[in-house]
Amino acid sequence: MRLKRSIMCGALRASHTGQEVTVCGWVQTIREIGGLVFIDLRDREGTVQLVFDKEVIPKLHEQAKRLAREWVIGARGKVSKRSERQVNKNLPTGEVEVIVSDLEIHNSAETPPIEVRDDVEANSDIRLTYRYVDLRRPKMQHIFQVRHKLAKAARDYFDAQGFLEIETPLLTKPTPEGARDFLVPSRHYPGSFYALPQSPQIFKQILMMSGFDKYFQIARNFRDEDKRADRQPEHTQIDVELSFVEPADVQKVIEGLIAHVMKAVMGVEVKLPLPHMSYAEATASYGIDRPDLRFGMQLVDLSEIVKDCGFGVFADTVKSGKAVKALLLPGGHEKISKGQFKNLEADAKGRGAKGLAFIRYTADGVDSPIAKFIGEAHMAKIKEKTGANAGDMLIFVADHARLASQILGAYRNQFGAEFGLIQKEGFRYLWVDDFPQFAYDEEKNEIVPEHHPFVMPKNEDAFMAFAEEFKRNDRKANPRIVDLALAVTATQYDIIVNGIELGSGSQRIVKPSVQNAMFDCLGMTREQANAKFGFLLEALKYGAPPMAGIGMGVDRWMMALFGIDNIQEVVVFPKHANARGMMDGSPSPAEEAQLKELGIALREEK
RNA sequence: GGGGGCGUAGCUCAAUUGGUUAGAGUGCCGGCCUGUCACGCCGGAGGUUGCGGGUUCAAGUCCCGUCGCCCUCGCCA
Repeated sequence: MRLKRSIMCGALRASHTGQEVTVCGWVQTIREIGGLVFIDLRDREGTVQLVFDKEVIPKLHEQAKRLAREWVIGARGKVSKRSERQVNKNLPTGEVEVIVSDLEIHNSAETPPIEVRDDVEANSDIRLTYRYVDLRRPKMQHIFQVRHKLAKAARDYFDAQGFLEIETPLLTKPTPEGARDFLVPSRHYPGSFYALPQSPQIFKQILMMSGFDKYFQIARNFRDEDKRADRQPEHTQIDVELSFVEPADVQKVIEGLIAHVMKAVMGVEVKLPLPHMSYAEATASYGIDRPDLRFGMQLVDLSEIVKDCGFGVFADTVKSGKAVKALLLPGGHEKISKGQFKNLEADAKGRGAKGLAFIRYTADGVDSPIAKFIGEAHMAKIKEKTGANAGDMLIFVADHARLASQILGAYRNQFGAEFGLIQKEGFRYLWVDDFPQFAYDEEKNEIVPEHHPFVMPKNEDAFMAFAEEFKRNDRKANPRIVDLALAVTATQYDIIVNGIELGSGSQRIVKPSVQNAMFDCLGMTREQANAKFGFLLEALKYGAPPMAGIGMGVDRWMMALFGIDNIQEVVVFPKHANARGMMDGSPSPAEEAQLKELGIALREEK
């Protein structure tokens, strides 16, 4: 390399005027005007205009004419202040230009399949295949610069708080998160497999038992589950664990982290402490355990009002212990056409509801097929309770409270996005806590876990009572047992921002007796538990401190910071919907010799 | 595995609801231009309409199959 870079293209300002500089980068555009050639040269900090004048150095001008987009060059020259008329106000470097006196061409480039411009959005398949071109776009460069800042800010913060960054293994035993594992075959032990960690959960707990006291790690987690807009088979977590603490202590640390990161990365002040909401309130009022607080439209429970109204469907639903819930969409009468409502209803049925009911509030009254059954007195109460006005639309689901809330919660989010009801500016962080420890699966008639098996119940006594009863009844669910199980609250807490679940943590079980009781409740025999987590149970015997922690999803945090709804935008080399790496073509078949070494024979596809 | 959307020039999209030779913008190639900066002007090349089959006098358009990408349910922090 003949020309050594002295400054970044995007860094040049009027203050550099007169200096001799060397810049390197990719050719963004070429503009040839008679005997002048202008080239915008781009690096990660921005672009600057290079000038080649035929009358000054004819040979250079000739060379410059032959350049093309995305060629990689170095250029040496004098920084010249542009005249008043020539300033480009759209560019940070627009007050100056480099009058080139020497040029080095590092590489030519074929015309790229996509243009390197922020205002050209190509399809995701081509963007992922030619990711290195896509990533040159200023928008993408910015995202990953911010991602770096986020990680740096987090490290600075934890360091200042006395945390140690400690790496845990990637080749491990399966972890208890419940998702499908990625397996890595062992050469030394044919037939045995490592699992890539779904999280460093067990290892960080053992680090606490090892006396490290405050741990964090920016860790990659792997889950072999189908992709979604906010999921990748591998994602990054800021993983945290502390000894001798309770949930409130962890939350305080994380609130400090959020405030620090938001300030350092976004220049945003976050007011502390963050608000809390119970799981029960979140699901009842927002129909989801990660409420987006950037807009209102809470769900309303009308069960009390309609339980004795004349509309049989509503009244009977309430009498059978279920609920009638409603969502008020302001201006919904105009916004939701008859056809759209039919689609909604079909969707609701797909989610398990019997149907949807509605009341449209018009200028002269109501438009609703159920109004005549409900009766005027009850209609008035509904209007009062929901605060409906002319032009609004009320949508009802009558079903299990949970299902009704779920469906209306989904519509709340859908309407919020579709009708621009969401306040785009700002970040609404909150904690959701008091999650149930268990759920009841009606179909299987089973008590099922809501979390991984190391989450400490909030009310240990209630848990142990349930565990005893459960064991005595030979681990069969019956109404009494179900009630006992559902009464157990977990120490689980989630941190939410703008409807995105950023992180999740809990107090950990550290008493062997409680841990064993938990395995019992999850239908895991002592042998099974030992086979899977024996090393953790063994470690618990030798002195485990009280501990709690959390894992914060870096990718999702990035999505929230940018208001991006696709995780692929914030991951440099993401996998596509069926987990293929489109650029490298992974996964790919293994060599026969490799398989043989691993003791693996492939089964014929049927 | 189920459901939905999309697939037309390198890229982003049109194409009268089945009707002439599939268009536009941008990019690309060539030419002109000494203050452009999304430069401008002139000219040009570029198409197996994802692929395969079918219906029809006629298919980008309708039908069947298949492949690919995105979303979603199941699954999963």
